[in-house]
This record gives sequence, C-alpha cells and structure tokens, in this order.
Amino acid sequence: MACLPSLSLAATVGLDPSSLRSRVSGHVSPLAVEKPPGICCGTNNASASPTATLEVESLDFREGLSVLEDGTGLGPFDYVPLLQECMERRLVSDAEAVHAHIIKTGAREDLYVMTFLVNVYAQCGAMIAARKVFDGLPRRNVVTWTTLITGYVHNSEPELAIRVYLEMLEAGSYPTNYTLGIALNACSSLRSLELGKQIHAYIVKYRIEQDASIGNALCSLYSKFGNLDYAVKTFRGITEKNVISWTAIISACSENGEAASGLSFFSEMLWENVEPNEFTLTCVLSLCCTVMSLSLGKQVHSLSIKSGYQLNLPVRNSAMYLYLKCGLVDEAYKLFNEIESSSLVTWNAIIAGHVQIMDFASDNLSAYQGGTRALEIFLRMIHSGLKPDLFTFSSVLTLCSKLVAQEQGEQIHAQTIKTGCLSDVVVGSALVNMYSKCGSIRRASKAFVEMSTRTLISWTTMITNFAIHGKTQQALQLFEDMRLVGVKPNQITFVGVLAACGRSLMVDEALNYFEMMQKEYRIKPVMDHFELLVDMFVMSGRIDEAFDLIKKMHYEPNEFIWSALITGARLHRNPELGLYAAERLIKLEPRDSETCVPLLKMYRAVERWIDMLNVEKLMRELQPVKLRDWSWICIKGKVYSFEPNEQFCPGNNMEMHMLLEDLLGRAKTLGYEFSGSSELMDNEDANISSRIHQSEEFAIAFGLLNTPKAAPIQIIKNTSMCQNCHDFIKCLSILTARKIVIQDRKRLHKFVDGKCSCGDFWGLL
DNA sequence: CTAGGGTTAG
Repeated sequence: MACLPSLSLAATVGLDPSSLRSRVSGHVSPLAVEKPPGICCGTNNASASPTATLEVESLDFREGLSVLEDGTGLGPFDYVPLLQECMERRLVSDAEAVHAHIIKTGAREDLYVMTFLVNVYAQCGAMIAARKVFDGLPRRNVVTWTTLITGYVHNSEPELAIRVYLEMLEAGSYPTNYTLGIALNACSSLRSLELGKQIHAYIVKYRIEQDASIGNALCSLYSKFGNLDYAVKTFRGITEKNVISWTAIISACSENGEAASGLSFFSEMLWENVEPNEFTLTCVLSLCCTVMSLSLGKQVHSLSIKSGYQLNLPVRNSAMYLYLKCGLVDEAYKLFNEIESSSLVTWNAIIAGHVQIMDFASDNLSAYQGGTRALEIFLRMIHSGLKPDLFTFSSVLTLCSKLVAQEQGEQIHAQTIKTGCLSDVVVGSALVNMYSKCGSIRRASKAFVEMSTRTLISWTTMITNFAIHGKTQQALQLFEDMRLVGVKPNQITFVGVLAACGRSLMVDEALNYFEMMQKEYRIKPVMDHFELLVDMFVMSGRIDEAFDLIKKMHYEPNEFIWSALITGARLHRNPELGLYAAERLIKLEPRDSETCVPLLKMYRAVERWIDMLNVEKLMRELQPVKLRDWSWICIKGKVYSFEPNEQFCPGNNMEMHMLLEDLLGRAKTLGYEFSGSSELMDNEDANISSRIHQSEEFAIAFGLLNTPKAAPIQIIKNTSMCQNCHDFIKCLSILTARKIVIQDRKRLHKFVDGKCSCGDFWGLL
C-alpha cells in the first residue's frame, strides 16, 4: 500500500480496522509492554546526562546561545537546557535561533535533539516549522512520530494528527500507549466515534486497556461523547491508576453535569492517598463552584496552596471564580489583583462571575452595582489591549441585557462580527437576548433568523422574548417550528410558552401545553409553571380553577402564588378564600414586600384593621432591604443610579426637576391624572399634595437630557412600577416622541406612542 | 493521557 488514505473525514472514518491490526501481527509485545521513556525525554543515549553540560541555565537565553557560539566540539546534549528554555518561553524566534545553531554545529544528526526541536516548534504553535524539521529527518522513531501527532492535536489540527498516525503505521512503526492515547484524543476532537472505536478495538485486542495512558485517554474519549458510564467503567479497569486517571474521571463527571459524583471521586482519590496535582485541583475547584459549596471550595483552595500551586493560573482563576460566585467579592478581588500575569480567562471569569451574581444577589441594589463593576472591568480589559473572545462576548452581551444597555450592546455586536465570533451559537443567543431585553424585539428576531445554527437555548430565548414583548402568536409559532425541526423543549421553554399564553389569557391553550409538557416530554412542572398558570387564572377571573391547581401542586406553594390568589379573591369577592390564602402567606413569612401589597389591600377591603397593622409592621421590618426604589440608566458605558425624590442626582438636579414639572403639566393636558399614591407602602406620603417623583422618572429625565434626540431611553428598576408612573410614562412617550423601555422587577415595559407592550394589567389589580 | 472562563426563566 503505497499511498496514504485521504485526509477527508469520511476516509478516516472508513478506515478498516484490519489494516491497523495487520501491521502489528506478530508484534504484540513492543506495543503492550514497552513504555517509551517519554515524548520529549531521550530515547537514545539515555545514559548521557543532558544537564551536566554548560551552565547556561543560570544565564539569559541569548547569553546561553552566545556561550554555545564560543564553544567548539559541542555534543548534541548541550542543546537540551536551551531547548527546555524555549519550551517555557514559547517564542518561535528562540526556537529558530537554536535551530540555526544546531544546523551549524551538525547536531542535526542526533534524533533525540531533533525530536525535541519538533516538540519545541509544536509548543510554539509553529506546526509548519515542526513538520519541516520532521520531514527533513533521515530517520524517525515512534517518539518522533508521537511528538508530531501530539503537536497537531494540541494545535487543533486533529485531521492532520490522524493522517500522521496513519503515515506512521504505513512506515512500519508500532504505536506505543502514548501514541494510542493521543490518537484517541484526536478522535474525540474530530467527534469521530467510529475511528475511536477502531482504535479501541485494537486496544481491546491486545488487552492494554488497563494501561494508565490508554485507559485515561479512553476515559476522556467516552466522556466527550457523553458516555459517562463507559468512562467510569474504563477508569475502574485501569490497574495502576495515576493522578491523571483520577483527574480524567473527575473532569468526565464535570463535563457530563455530574458534579456531585466528581466530588466523590475526589474524596475517594484522597482516601487512596493519591496526591492531586494542579489539574485535579483546578477541576475540583470548578466543581465546588458548580455545587456552590464555599466551605469545600475553601478547603480545596487551601490544599492547593499547601501543595505549592498558589501561583498556578488555572488554580487561581477557579478559586477566584468560586469566591466571586459564592459572594466573597473582596476575597475574589484580592486574588484578581494579586495575579501578575493574568490571562484572558482571568478577565472572563471575573466578568462572568459578576454577571451571574446579578441574579441572586441578596438585594437588587448590590446586584446592579456588581453589574456596573463588570462593565468597568470589561472596558479596562479592552483598554489593556486584550482581545475578547467567545467567552467574553457572551458574558458581556448578557451583561448588557441585564443593564438594558443597548448602546454598549451594539458596539459589542459590531465587535463580534469583526472577530468572527458571531458565528458561535452561544454568542448568537446572547445577542438575541440582548436586543430583546433592550426593547428591540425586531432586532432580536433578525439576529435569531441570521444564526446559522440554533440550540435549544437559542430557540427558548427567542420564544421567551416574544412572550415578554406580548407577541403571543409569534412565540407559539416559533415553538411549533422548533418542534418541527426536532429540537426537544425543556422546562424553561415551557416557561416561555406558558408565559406567552398567559399574556393573552389563552387558558385552554396554556392547559394543553401544560399537559403536553408532562405527557409528551415527561417534564415535571416546577414552581415557575404554577406561578404562570395561577396568574393566568386570576387574570381571567377563574379563581376556583386557580385554587384547584394550587391544591394539585406537589410543592408547597410559594408567596407569589398565594399573593396572586389573594388578589383574585379580592377582585372577585371571595373573602373566605382570600383570608385562607392570607393565612398561608403569612405562615411563609414573606421575604418580599411586594407580595404583601395585595395582602394589605385585601385586609382593608374586608376591614380587618388589626391584621392590616400587623402586616404593615412586617413590611416595615422588610423595608430596609427590599422596598427602596432604585432605577438605573446606562449611557456611553457608564451606569447612573437614581432614587425617588433625588436630592443629589448625577446630573443637573435643577434642570431635571424643571423638565419633569414641565412634562407633568403637559401630561395633564393629555388626560393624565394623578390619582394619589397607589403604593400602599408610601402611606405616609399619600396625603402630600405635590406629586412624588419615582426613581424611574429621574432616570428618564436624565436620559432625555443626556442622549441624542429620538434615541430610545432604556432603564432598569429594581421594584415594580406603580400604575401612576405607568400612566405618566405613556404620556411621556408621546410628549417626547421617544421609545421608553423600562425593565422592572416583574416585566418589560416598552412605551411607544402612548402604549405599553406589557398589556396593561394594572386595571385588574 | 488530566485543568480554569460563556447562552435561556424566576
């Protein structure tokens, strides 16, 4: 067989395993038994001591070279320290300098040195140079071949790696366990299970699965193909498990969403007295982060310091990320600032961490402050000359969606196009979400249509966002499209679908989908689904059905559900049900002051004054954390925050007040009426004759004064809007001819020409 | 042969 198989994937997959086997018949022993001394350590002249030569290690690299210049009659091993230095510095120019020198002194006759050189070029990412050196060699051994294959795998060229692997067999070299390991790795990068299986068959035939190098590679191969059971089986079969075996199985668990199993493998590993290395620790720290176990994470972190890995970058990145996500922000910053040569991953981690804790910060205020900080960090990162990648873009787009920062989001959109990152599904999905959350459903759906591939999350994002914008038909249509394409919806998809139905009070459809979710897709309903359905029943005046559903839940209903039922009971004059629900709500010790408002209204309606006083007392206790009303606006990458009746605004206070008073006057001519404070929590101020400005009104005024004419005004608010402001802002959208977008606690409001996209449920409540 | 950072809801 003179010619090599073609490079195409089809051809490599179609490779006949017998062709592999035939080459080794009669040669089982070297394959199964012989362990090569290593890829970059010597195979020949192993007795010669590579380090006992010139003392170049203490010298500067260039000086080292010049020492060599002066020397005469150098042996090949004189190059070893220099080549080692090259490996660490990873500079092609260094490698070239040494290479030239090697040619000059004739050391190129030495296979060990030349193999090392191939490895150096490969580590520098210079695969063309590596290949050239390789091709120029008069002879090669299996280590040389394996080195080249490894280089291709590490430089993301698995097709070439496989091709070289086949060339090697062709040339009559027998793979070692290392060669097979890296070849398996190439298969997993290629997503070629077929070829992997062929190599596996070969491995099984020669009974070398128990070998650590091969077993480890198999373990991670199965893991990458989502078969954790096989990975575990392979791991268990390895006779002499090393640290790498343990790390491989732990990371396999991590990869397949089995964080808890990963952690138990880790503890088993410690029981077996196997010492974790920096790879293990990094992976375990990330598992602690997944399960949000700060206490375990702290222990693992101190273990890594004790083991001498405190300076290892991945370890530090993981620890930093863990502390940030568990709320130890100062601790995380300490690590961040101490990292000297921070990598892109470091920056990505601190940005992503901030974005994620926005969801579960103890109060909204600190969440948005965290978001502000993340935006600053991102801008600082750009300023320092680092190039953002897929990870950065997806996090920052999500950040923009949470900050309702469209201007910033648009700039990032442009960047993703320029860098080619937009073709990534995750980035694409994040972009869709960003435009929608900034109030532009049109651009969101354009971005969605332009995606070349879509995942479950992409579809879910778009469906949910149609629902948020009140586009029920589009949401449901898209859901059907998604099913047609064969993508299986998940729990969250149905949250979007039910929300879409709820928005249009399509009760029957909602119930159909609810049933479909359970019967056809075997998805257990969670609290979110019940909340949406109860809400829909209440809005439709079907209180009894709401209560029936609550009784059927196999969860303890939460405060939002009782609160919705209370509202329904009050509106539809069912005091008994209302009082019952109130009792249940109070038992839950509501942590959210907004759920108490319906409670107060109901007690007042049935004249239960003592109960009312008690609830008010309860609310006063909650007040400091929850009731403070804040709004934010993001302009040119800066976030400005506002409180009600702002005394010290970031802008010109007087100008903002005057503008608001003027607008208020003109709104009245449009029929706006101030109906007293509808917020019961502001009861003290309810009698004050002058109108109180809520925080979002200041934010709008600031936006009007500081953005170009006709630019949309985009705001976030940590509490729910009151009806008063809602009416007023409808007028503002006419008076100022601007689109005004407000993301409040509960929903997205998009005010255009006096109308809001939220569907105006206010009248009902 | 083994490691760190990303997207959807509430």
